[in-house]
Amino acid sequence: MAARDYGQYSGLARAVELVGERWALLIVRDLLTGPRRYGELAAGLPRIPTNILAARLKELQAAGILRRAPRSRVIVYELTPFGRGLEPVVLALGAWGLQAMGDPRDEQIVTPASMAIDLRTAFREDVAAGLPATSYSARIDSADLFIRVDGRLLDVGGGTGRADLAFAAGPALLRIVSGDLAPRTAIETGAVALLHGDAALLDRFATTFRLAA
Amino acid sequence: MAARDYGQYSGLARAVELVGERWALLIVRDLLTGPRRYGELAAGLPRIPTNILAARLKELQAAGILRRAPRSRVIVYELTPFGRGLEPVVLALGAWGLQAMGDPRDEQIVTPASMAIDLRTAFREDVAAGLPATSYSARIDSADLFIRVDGRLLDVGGGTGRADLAFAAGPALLRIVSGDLAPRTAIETGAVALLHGDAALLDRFATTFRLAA
DNA sequence: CCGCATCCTGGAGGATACTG
DNA sequence: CAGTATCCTCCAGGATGCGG
Repeated sequence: MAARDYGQYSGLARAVELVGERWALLIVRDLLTGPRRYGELAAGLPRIPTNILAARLKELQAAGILRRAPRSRVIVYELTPFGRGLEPVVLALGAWGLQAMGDPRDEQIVTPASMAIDLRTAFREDVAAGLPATSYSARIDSADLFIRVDGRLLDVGGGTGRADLAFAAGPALLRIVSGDLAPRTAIETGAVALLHGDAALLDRFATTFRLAA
Repeated sequence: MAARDYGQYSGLARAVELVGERWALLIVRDLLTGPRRYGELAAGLPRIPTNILAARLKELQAAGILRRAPRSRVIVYELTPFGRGLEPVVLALGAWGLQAMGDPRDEQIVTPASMAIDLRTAFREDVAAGLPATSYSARIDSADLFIRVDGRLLDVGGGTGRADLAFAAGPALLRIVSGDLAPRTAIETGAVALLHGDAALLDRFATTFRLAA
C-alpha cells in the first residue's frame, strides 16, 4: 500500500511519497473546504477514472490523511488533522501555479472548491483590513460561490445569498486574480457579467484578491 | 511536452501539471541549493533512471523552471526565477513530510542537498535570534555539511571548516529535528558521534532546528 | 568518464462496463 | 450512488549503448 520509495530519508521525499501520486493533492484540496461524498469528489475532478479515485482514497486513508466518516446514513470523506496540515502546501502550490496560468481552454472547468482555494490563495488580508466589509455572490460556470470579506476574515462557501455585488464569470475570473486582466476590461468584453451592485465593487474585488508579485 | 492535463482551470492543477511528475520536485529541491551538473543530480537522486532524469530536465526546462547554463566548458542546470518561486512549496512540503518520517531504512540515504533543505525547513529563527552565533560541521553519510547560524541568518552549504561543534551522524539526525530523538539519547546510542566541541552544543542544535508543533 | 539516447519490461494510470 | 472488475495504454524503471 505504501507508495513507491524515493530512496531518500528526507521530509520532501516522504511528502511526495504520501501525496505525490497523480490526483492526490487535488483530492486534498477539495476536502480542505469540507467533507465530501464520493460522488461530489468525482464531480469536482473532471474525468478522473473512478477506479483511480477509489484507489487514491484508500491510499490517503491508509496514510492517515483522510478518513471515511458516516454522516447520517451516507459516507463522507474528511481530512484528518494531519491531512489538514497540507493546507499551507496547497496554498503555496496554488499561488505558484497561478503565475503560470495560460488561457483557459474550453474543456477546462472551474469548480467551487478550486475557485475557493484560489481565492484564499490570492486573498490579501492586509488590503482587506483597510476596506469595508463586502460580500460577493459569484456564479462560476453554473456553480454558485458566496464570498464574504470582513476585515482580515475571509469566508468562501457554496450557495447564494444577498451580496453587495453579484456577478457571473467564467474561468477568466482567475485572470483578474493573477493580474492579467483588468476588471474594467473584463466587464467590457463580457468576461464578467454584473448581475447587480456597483461596478466599482469589482475593482475592490480585484484589489482584495490579487496575487502578490 | 506539456504534462497531462487535469481538465481544471486552477492554480493548483496548473502547478501539479508542471511539477507533479515523479522526481520533479526532488530535482527542484536539489537545485535550490545551487546549480548542479547532470551527474551531481543523478548522484543525489538514488536510483533515478537516467532517461527519466533527462526527460524531467527537458520538461522542467520547457516549463521555464530551470535552464541549462554553460559554466566554463561544462553544462550546469540552474533554476530560473520562476523555478525559485517553488522554494516556499518545497519548504512547506518538507515540513509536512518531516512529521511523518518513519524509521530510516538501510537503503535510504541522506544527501547534502536534502539535509540542507530539511534544516532550513526546521530552522527556528526566533529561537536562533536569542542564541550566540554557532557553526556546526556535520558529516552525514560520508558527505560534509557546514552550517552557520548567526542570529536570524542561516547558511547551509557543503564542505568543511573550523566549527564550534563537529559531529558525524546518519539519517537519525532528522529524528532529532522532528523531535523523536533527544540529543543525549542520540549520543548515548551512537547515532550521533561527536568529533570535537562541547556536547551541550548539540542541545543548542536541537533547539535551533526543531519542527514546530 | 560524463551526458545523455535507445530498448525492453512491469506496473500504474485511464476508459468503460458492471455490481451491491 | 458508491464503488469494483476488466482491459488497454503509457510511463517509470532498469540495463545498455554511444558520442564527445
